[in-house]
Amino acid sequence: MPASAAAQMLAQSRLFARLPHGEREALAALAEVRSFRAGERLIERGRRAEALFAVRSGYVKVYLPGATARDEHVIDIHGPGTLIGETAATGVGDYQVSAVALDAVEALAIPAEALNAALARNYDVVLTVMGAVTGSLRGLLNQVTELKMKSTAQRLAMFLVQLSPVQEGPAEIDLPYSKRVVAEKLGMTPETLSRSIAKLAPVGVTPAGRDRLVVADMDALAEFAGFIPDEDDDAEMRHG
Amino acid sequence: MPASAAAQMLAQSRLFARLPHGEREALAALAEVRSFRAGERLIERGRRAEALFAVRSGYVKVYLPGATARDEHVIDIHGPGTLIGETAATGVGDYQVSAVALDAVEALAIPAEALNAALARNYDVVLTVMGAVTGSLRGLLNQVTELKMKSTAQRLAMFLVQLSPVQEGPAEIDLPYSKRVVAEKLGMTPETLSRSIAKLAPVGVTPAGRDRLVVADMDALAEFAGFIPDEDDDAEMRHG
DNA sequence: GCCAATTCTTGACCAGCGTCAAGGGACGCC
DNA sequence: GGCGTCCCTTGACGCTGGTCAAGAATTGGC
Repeated sequence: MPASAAAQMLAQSRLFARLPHGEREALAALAEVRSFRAGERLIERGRRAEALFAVRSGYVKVYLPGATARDEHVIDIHGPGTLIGETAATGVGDYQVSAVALDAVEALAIPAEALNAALARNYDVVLTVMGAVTGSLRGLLNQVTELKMKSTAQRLAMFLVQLSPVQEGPAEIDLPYSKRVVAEKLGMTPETLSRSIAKLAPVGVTPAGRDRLVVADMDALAEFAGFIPDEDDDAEMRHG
Repeated sequence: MPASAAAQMLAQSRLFARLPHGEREALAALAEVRSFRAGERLIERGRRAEALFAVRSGYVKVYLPGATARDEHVIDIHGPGTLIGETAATGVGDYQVSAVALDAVEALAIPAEALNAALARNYDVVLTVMGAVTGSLRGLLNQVTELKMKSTAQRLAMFLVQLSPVQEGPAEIDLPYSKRVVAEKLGMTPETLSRSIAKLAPVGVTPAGRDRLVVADMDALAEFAGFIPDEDDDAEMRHG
């Protein structure tokens, strides 16, 4: 029965877990589990927001479409446990972005009316949704600054640091999706991603198979990611 | 008396104007009018959010500080009628950004506790604040894509279009602040801004005095701003 | 097991923008 | 009114990353 599956999803969601039981059940009763195949669109920029999606499995590309495929800009790749369309689904609004499934995706669709009713009824829901919204705002903030202030290799390094299961010492990192998609997420071309990986070799990053990277020392990688190359450290070279 | 001044400010604010009288009065009673001189900081990234600011007069630079002045990134320049610190002041939170007055600034400070109490009490306040938050989210979204997808000249053109009092035909546009600040807002250096202005000459933009630009045809400018130079129009040159 | 299609890599080239440096023009102070 | 300071402009140059193109490696179909 779909209702209980929805309730289970909501309970497992990091965001909705805090909600009181009754409110979660009420939302779950109106929510619907939906499946998408690779290439199917979940939401489309400019259309009236009908639902908020909570990704359960698979990956979803969130992007701003352009006139041509080349002009589109990828905002983020959303994996399990994330929300899509949260800003539009609160209040009256149109979707600000488009989203397409990269592989088989299962998501919980919470109708906008149900969400808005819950918002008006229960302040906990307000806090929950506002948390989600400010979270994505923070993500965008990071993206803006990273685009301006970091090199491609540094953005890749930061991506790996966030992805790694361990934060110090050696690590093996599996890319969650193809390199082409990684490149899109990081706002660069596949060619540049290849070269960026090569640039990380001096920091101790070596490819190991198609979608796995071995990092000798996560601390070194993290330092590289945050380090802005003012290159006064090159002083070593001058007196070397 | 400060309370009535605050109430007046709130009533004139585009965002708070919709609130019922009682709620506005309640907020105004707890709010405070504050003045800042050029260079004074309104909020500082990482510090606990104490208040939401509504800018009344003057301009405020909102930015992410870096290790050095060079590393800082300007998010936006806020003028009268805009909010600052809205995301942090809702719920528990630290300021995500810093903000500094560019000239003499007068702003209304609404304490975080007062705001949160109002949020919990009145759903209209929720809608109001959420509207502000999604608004800044939309702005960031635009910024991300413009950084990636548009040239410096196009970003300048878009800025001028937004600034212009008229949207078609000829127009005279006064820059609201110095070119150095304009360059910061547009995410480029002053040198590049100079060159970008020169690049707009073919579209009919000519400087007229230190901080004024004359545009021959706003439609042409707007088209230039949105147009992605795939340059298939250069075909003219080939068969010319 | 072989071939086609896709993904990834590598190289050569080029455009855009930041940087450094120098010069011109406007405003304010005395 | 003269002069210093700051803002803006202009030029030369280099680095980063996108583009085009070709080749290597991996996958999937039959």
